[in-house]
Amino acid sequence: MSVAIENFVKAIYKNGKRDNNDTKPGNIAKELGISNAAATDMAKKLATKDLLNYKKYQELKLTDKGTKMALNVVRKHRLWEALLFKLFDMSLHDIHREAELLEHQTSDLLANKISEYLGNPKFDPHGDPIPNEDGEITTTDTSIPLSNTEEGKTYTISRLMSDDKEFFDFCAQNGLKYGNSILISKQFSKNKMTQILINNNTILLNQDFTSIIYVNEQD
Amino acid sequence: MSVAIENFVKAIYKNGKRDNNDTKPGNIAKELGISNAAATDMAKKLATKDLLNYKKYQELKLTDKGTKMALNVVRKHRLWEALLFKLFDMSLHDIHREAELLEHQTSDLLANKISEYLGNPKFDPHGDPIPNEDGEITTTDTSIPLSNTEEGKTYTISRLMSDDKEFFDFCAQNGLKYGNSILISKQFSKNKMTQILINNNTILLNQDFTSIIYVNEQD
DNA sequence: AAAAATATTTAAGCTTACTTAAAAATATTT
DNA sequence: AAATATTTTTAAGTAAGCTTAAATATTTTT
Repeated sequence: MSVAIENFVKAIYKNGKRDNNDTKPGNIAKELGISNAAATDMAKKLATKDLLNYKKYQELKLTDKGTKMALNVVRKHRLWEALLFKLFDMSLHDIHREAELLEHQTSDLLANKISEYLGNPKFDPHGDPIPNEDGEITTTDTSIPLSNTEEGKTYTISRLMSDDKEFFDFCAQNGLKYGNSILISKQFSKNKMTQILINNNTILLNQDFTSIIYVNEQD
Repeated sequence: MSVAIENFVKAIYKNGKRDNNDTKPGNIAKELGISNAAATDMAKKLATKDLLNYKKYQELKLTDKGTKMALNVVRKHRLWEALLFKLFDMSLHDIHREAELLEHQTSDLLANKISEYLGNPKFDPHGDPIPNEDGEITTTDTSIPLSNTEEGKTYTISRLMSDDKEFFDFCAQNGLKYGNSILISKQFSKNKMTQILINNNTILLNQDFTSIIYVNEQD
């Protein structure tokens, strides 16, 4: 299956989630930056491949096969994002752009290797869920914001729920990275600040940050 | 520039090195698995883009621009091989296959990040040189085979010059990986065996192996 | 509910990267 | 050096994935 097809089913999947199912050709076309005519053509073609159900003037609906393909691409995208984020100092924006291309050139084998290397994470650095090999998504998230942690305990960073460049610059400077360990040295209940120890550095964070940094308790 | 074009200049570059410059369309076509006619067509087209010089019935000769493009693709291929080999337990054969696709979907920025992460290696796990950002290749290799090392010194593995699956299985089992440290515990001059310490394991290697495992002295 | 605006579909056409078949040139064998 | 074999080139054609323009259907506004 081609890159164009993978992107098409992915766009339907994402648009379906976001815009309460407005998956008519025009919407998909806008998402992909192609003409409406091209989207209609592609929709017809994919219907013959049993990837979606197509009825004139109606919303495009992915079949089980189509959904599975979309989830497979999403899985690879998010695994790449998680890996690049862990290994390299790159902005999430740049990482996203690379993942957008790499996702289509990744065997299932390699995807599994990346997943395994990362400890089979259920969420990517944005906090978006990573589908597993069978396309299953974990919706229940056991991680909690830093603001809800307990003094003296050690946690692992699981999500950095932001798209803000400044926030990520701050994270990069202070070792706040997906997977890294944090010891909560003090919770100031009065002003809602949190003092943490990371990489042998003590940092004080305010609630703007502790509410978007998610962690899991270490066992 | 498209994947087809990148593969075409890469094929000319590689064929030029290997078969003392037999870079006529038929040879390139065979390398790429396309028809001779397609190769001729592409050659004409790339000549208009100043990537190669084309004269009827003659060898295809890359221009500086074409050579640079080929080296850029080769660089990305070998960086991917080096990275995947370092991170994952995968056969070199599988790794090669992945790299063959990833090489075309990798920005210069990402390539540089991979290179930096690996310590800007000059050779990939096969022992093939990795061109730098400017397309320069290191031909002088400072690494030496394990058979030439000195007792008591510590080295870093720099090349595993083989395509043999069994050899790589052995390497995987014993932590013999690109970048890993080896302490030479004993050199047996009589039977040309070498005893090494790696990952707290002592292994005895015969000359079949010590002549294809290359290392650099650690400073 | 009719008119206007918007979206979808159809139709025709383009580019890229191939293919096969036949013609022309080059290489090899005898 | 002639005959044969191989390669290269040309020519014509195909599939994928687009485009624009016009026709048709649906939605929204009045």
